[in-house]
Parts: sequence; C-alpha cells; structure tokens
Amino acid sequence: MTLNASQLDTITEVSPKLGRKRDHTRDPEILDAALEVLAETGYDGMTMEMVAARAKAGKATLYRRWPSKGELVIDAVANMKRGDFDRDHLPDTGTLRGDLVAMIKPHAIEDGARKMRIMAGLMSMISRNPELAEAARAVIVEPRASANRILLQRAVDRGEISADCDIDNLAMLSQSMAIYRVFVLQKPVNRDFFIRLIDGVVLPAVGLGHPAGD
Amino acid sequence: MTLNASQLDTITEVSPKLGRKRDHTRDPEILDAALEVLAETGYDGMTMEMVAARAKAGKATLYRRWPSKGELVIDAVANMKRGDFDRDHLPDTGTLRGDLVAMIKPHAIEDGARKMRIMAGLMSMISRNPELAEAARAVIVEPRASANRILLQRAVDRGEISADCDIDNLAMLSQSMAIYRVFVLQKPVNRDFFIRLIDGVVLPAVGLGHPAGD
DNA sequence: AATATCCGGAACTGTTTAGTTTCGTATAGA
DNA sequence: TCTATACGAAACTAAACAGTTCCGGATATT
Repeated sequence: MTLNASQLDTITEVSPKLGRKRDHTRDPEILDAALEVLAETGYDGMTMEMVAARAKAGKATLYRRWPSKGELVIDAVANMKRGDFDRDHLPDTGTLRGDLVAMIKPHAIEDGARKMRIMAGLMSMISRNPELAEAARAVIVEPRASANRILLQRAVDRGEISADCDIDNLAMLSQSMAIYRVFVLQKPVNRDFFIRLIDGVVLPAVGLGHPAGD
Repeated sequence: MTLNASQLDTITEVSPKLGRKRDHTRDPEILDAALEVLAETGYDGMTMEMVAARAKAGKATLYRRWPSKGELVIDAVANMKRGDFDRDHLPDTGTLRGDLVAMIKPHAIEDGARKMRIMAGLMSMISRNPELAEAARAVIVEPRASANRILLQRAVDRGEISADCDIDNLAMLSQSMAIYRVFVLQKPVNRDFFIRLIDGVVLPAVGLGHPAGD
C-alpha cells in the first residue's frame, strides 16, 4: 500500500568487481506479467507471487530489482507500450469524420480495452498516488487524446470546422465515454459504440452532424 | 474479496421468544460509516475495524448483521441516499441551457464528488461483481443521467432541439467527463467545468451552440 | 576447469485483517 | 426487580501476503 520514492534508474550497470554487465534480462517479461495481473485482478488483488509465476521467475528476482510492489507497478505502467499514435502515422482522409472513423481499428479497440482494465485496477491507488496517476495518464490515456486533438486541429486548419470548438474536451470525449460504458454501464465498447459517438455527439458538436442541418 | 449471495432482507423482525422487536437500530450509522470509509480508502483499504470505529460500534455488531465485508458494502451502496432528482423537482426554465445550468448547485457538486470517490473505491471490485456494479449504477449515476434525459426530452418536446439528438449519450456525458476529469486528469470538478461542458459540447451537439451559428 | 554472477525455488518471518468468541453492561418489557 | 436481548470492547484464530534469506544450478568469462 506504500509507494512513495521514485526509483526509475536504468537497467544496465557495471559490476563492482568485473567489467561484466548486470543483465536484469528478465525485466521486460516481469513488467509484462505485472501488467497482465494488474489488468486481471487490480492492484490490491495482485500478489508478487502471481507476477513471479506469470513471468516464470522467482519472487526473489522481483525484489532484487524493485524495492516494493508499488515501485514495480509504477515501473510497469510507466514503461508500458504506448498506442502508436505518432503524429506522422495518423489517418489523413481529408474529412474529420473520415479521420475519426479511421482511428477505429480492431487492434486499437482491443488495446484500449486492456488499458482500461489496467486503469480500473489502478483506480483506488491513483487517487492516493499522484506519481502513479501521472504515469497512468501519460501512457494510457494521453496518447489517444492527443491524437484526437491533432485530428480536430487539422479540421480547424482546413476550415472544415469552427475554431471556437472546445477541442480539449472533445478530444477526451471518446475515452471518457468508453470508461463510463465499460465500468458503469458494463456494456461492450465496440466499433458501433464509437461510430455512434462520432455521428451522434462529436460531429454535431462541431457543427457537422444532423441537428444543425444535415 | 468474496461477495456473492444477496441478503438485503429488511431490518425489523420478530424475535422467536418474545413479541419484542429486534432493533438493529445501529444499522444506518454503520452503513453511513461504511460509505465514508469507502470514499476515503477504497474497498481494499477499508477494514471492518475502521467502519466499526467510525460508527462507534463493535466489530461483532457488524458481523451480527452482515455475513461479510462484501455484503456490508453492497448493502451500504444499495441503500445509499439517491440524489434528489425527482421528475417533479427538476428545473423548468423554458430553455435547455437554463435547465442544465440550474442543475449545477454547490450541493449537487459536493454530493457528486463524494459519490465519485465512492465509485473509485469500488472500481476494481465493480469489474468483478455485477451485483455491485448494478447497485452502484442505479444509485450513484443513474439518477443524474435520468434527470438529464428528462431535460433533453423536454427540449425536444417543446421543439427547441431536434428529435435526432443522441439523448442517451448526451445525458451521460457530464457524468462520464466528470469521472474522467477527477480520476484521470486529477483536476477539480467545479461549476466552471460543467458550464464549459454545457456551452462547449452539449449545446453545440444539439444545434444550439456557437459552431452551428451563434 | 575455475570462478563470479544471476537466476528460480522454496522455506521463512512478521504483519495485517477477516471473522469469531467471550464478557460485562445498558435497556426495556414483565 | 427480574430477565431477555442488543450492544461495545477486547482478546483471539486463521489465513493471506509483503518482504527476506538461503541454496543449488545455469551461464559466461578467464
């Protein structure tokens, strides 16, 4: 329950006696295992033995590298693979709707669902640990929001939508509605859900949908 | 960690030997205490001793009435005071914006914040317990969403907005964005936040905001 | 082959906490 | 006053789990 100091030093160091490297080669597997267990059972349900077993490692190996369960979790989240929403690889179809729809790939939905499970597992911890909250935000949720912001800004730049739009809120909309849908409504987040959100809320809100004039 | 059967029988029963009533008079205080502790520490951080101490009760008293921690929590959530969003006491200002803004009372914000803290404390448990998820949805989140739905439907009925609007999604929008803002962004949910949401997203989405033509 | 290092496994310690039991007391009906 | 019941407090049991220690084997450098 205690996770205070930050200790994200890098892996490879020099041994005191020999010029040989300290490997810590199992780090990636362990961090992956930690994320999996986290997604399945949540922070409090997760035990170090589960992580060790999942990674086919010994508990001692975990503690050789991380001083506590909390530090391991922070490290796992912070080093999590971000969604591949590079500015350069974003869709560019010429219309906002085209871009937004192009973002809905099966892989992206799958990945997003896993990240939301991780997020839920972290929730109670997040509200008590700003460091973890920031790591989770930066890795789990910000890449996607930032991609949306770029798509919206492009639409503004090409004159498709008004510059008065609340881009910041609109960029977070799909993520926030998805979290709500999964955990509060307990309904699936699938392609149809996102399409309906785009056509029923986002596009109308920027003046492109039905209500304003189809 | 186990919370299966439902045991929401009512409180006052008749003793086997006498016509006297079994009081369980401490029930309300205990349930309140459970909610407070839940909001402060989350389900896993909450201990039965904390709840007992908060209610100035003995641990034995808790177990006389509820078979387990999980059952106590479900009971506390299910019997939680709903927001007072009666169909009859909703604002009716004549415009959608007026109605939505009138919903933002300091008390409602305060109450909503507490409920969100409780929600966060339940998160990891919710994803593993449908019964709890349903109780939380019905009590914490549905009253508000349903109020929004009514206000939107009224606006449709009086011809202020189009019937094509995605009322269901729009009614959940403020809640879902508020959850996101508190837990992911760690920023305060205050009056300004809601006003900006109304003017920047909801009203535009129904064809009343700037982008469509101010 | 000799040696130094990392690793996995298993046994161990100490703490926390769910849940139980016991007991002394307050209260309300008879 | 007498008695049954509900209660608060505290001691208790049993299990789970974070974190530690030890050991034997694998690997790689010399």
